[in-house]
Amino acid sequence: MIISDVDSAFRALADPTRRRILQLVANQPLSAGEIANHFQTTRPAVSQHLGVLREAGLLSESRDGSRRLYQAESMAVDDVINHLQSFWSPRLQELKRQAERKERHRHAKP
Amino acid sequence: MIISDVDSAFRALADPTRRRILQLVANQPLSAGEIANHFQTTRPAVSQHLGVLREAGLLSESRDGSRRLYQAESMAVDDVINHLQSFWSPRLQELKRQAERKERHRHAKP
DNA sequence: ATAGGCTGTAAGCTGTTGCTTACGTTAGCG
DNA sequence: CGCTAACGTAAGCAACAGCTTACAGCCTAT
Repeated sequence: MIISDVDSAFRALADPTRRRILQLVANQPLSAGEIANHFQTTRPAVSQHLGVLREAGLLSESRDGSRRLYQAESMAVDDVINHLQSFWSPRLQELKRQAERKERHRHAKP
Repeated sequence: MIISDVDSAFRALADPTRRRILQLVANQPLSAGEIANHFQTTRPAVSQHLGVLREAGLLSESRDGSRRLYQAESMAVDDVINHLQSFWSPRLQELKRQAERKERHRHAKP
């Protein structure tokens, strides 16, 4: 588990702007200014979003001179997806068990 | 796509209490009071959480006399997981493409 | 009909979020 | 050394989220 805590990661992903940012820097690192150019809001607002994503462990930061490059922490996003799946999988296992039980009943008394 | 809109579903899942509620009613329907008994907060607070989950399409409501039974809308949760995966999969595809390109280069000039 | 559960809902409060404007800071360049 | 570009950060504000208390609406049983 890379992400610091699940709640902050979920909250970070709950914002559509932040999800778009994450998509932007999924394949290549981008500077804060380049990221901000993709949005209508001001640069400080984007910078704050970057802070939230970084705080949640979904983003890694590196420096290139006076610029700061951001890139998605892909394994962290995978962690969130995996957590959501394992959070939900007991429900599927239970469904499967119920189906099997019903199947056995059908065989027991036809 | 069952869920009304992705944003509301994400925001609904961002709250840990609501995720626990969703787990509680994943396998069997429960009344609002039974659900509230699992938490320290007051019953109205839980009722509001139920409203958020229902609004997001993650919960279905049925009536049993004076009680109201809630149950997770399993396909809606699956939708969210699938959306997250397809939202993130382009990144994986790109990684794969880069790996293949690198592989071809390795073959081209050894 | 009326009494009593079981519940949603309104009102009000507090903490948080997301935005903007203004300012501080660091790197690179003349 | 200044000067500029590229940033983060503080301050302030409107909107919202989540909680509690108080109240109103059903349904059932008597």
